Amino acid sequence: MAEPLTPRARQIVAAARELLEQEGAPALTMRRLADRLGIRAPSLYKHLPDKATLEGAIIATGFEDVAASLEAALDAALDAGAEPLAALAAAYRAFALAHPHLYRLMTDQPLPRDRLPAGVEERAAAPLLRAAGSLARARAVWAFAHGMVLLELTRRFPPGADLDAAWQEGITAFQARTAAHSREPLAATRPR
Amino acid sequence: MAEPLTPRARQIVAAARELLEQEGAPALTMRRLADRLGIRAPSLYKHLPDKATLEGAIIATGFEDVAASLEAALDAALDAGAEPLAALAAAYRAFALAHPHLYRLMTDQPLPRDRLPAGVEERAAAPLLRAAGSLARARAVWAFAHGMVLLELTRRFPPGADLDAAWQEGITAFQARTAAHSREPLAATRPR
DNA sequence: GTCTATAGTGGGATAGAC
DNA sequence: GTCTATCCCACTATAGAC
Repeated sequence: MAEPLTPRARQIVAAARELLEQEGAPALTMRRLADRLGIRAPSLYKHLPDKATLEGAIIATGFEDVAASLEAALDAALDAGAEPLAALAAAYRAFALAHPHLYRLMTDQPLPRDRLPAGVEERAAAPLLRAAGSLARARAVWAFAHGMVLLELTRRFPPGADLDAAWQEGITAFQARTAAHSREPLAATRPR
Repeated sequence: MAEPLTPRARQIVAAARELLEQEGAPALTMRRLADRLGIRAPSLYKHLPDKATLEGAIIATGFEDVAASLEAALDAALDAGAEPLAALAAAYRAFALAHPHLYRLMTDQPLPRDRLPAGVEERAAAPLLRAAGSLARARAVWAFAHGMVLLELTRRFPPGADLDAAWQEGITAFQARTAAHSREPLAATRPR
């Protein structure tokens, strides 16, 4: 799954991600992408078989970025003795707000797992799984963060709503149940 | 906001919602809708000014339905002495799973508040606000439920993941913080 | 690796006759 | 209230020359 891309194809994917991030999903068309590269749309097909492959490649770069960001946040929290769950939530939120269109492309649809490099999904999930202490709790925390981020991105909360307070409320609720059994195991299993 | 619709327009909206629910958002085109009604697409414009109005009207019916469902769930839980938060979460999840395409239309975009009847948004939010006891907690619980539902609809959890366990985990986390001060006030302020 | 030309499909919406 | 005819737009993708 996910054949390696040629260098030229990687340039195209990078330009496509830029276009997506700057102008949103509807702007990500083969024509607009070609314009940005100074070529014609049909030329793209010499490098990428179709648009789905292009989107899959963009999503893959997004997963790599979010994984790196969450890993860094967890490591920093552990080093500083801070709350891991709060640190991960802050990093997750920051990523989504910094890359709203990318975040939505990554989450709006079933994951095209056959177009992603092996292991990226697991790597992105690993920090939260370690911090939450159980699979069910990690999934619940993820859902909370995903919901908060989407409601924020789609501006569903009333204007002026105190989103920080809502984040805090959720993090605290999950921390209360996580603290007891996660502190020691976390430090013990911390690989790097 | 939201001029009243003619009877014929309401029929069209009902057909549009059916089409959306059965075939998904991409199938909701003026042509497909006209087919379903046995007329030609241009005729629709005699009854509705544009597609955005149509979508707004569909969304409005969805809000009315979800509000009724949450109100019923809360009342039933209070009558039975059951956990209000768990009952609301179950009703919310059931609505989303029963109407996945409608749910996504209702939540994928900023709310077109100027196309909705006044008060529907507040009415849909009221049961959770009462059960959660505070604005911040209600928002956090809503985000959790929204995230769970979307992750479930987009099949983002690994196949075979125990979603009931994740729901339970989140509900329990929020209940622990809600129980203390919500029981009495809830019963006291219960209007009907 | 890029081009031109083009096929094929689909969309929202309007004008004006009946 | 419905129709036909039509506009104008946009998209993905292919064929084949250079």
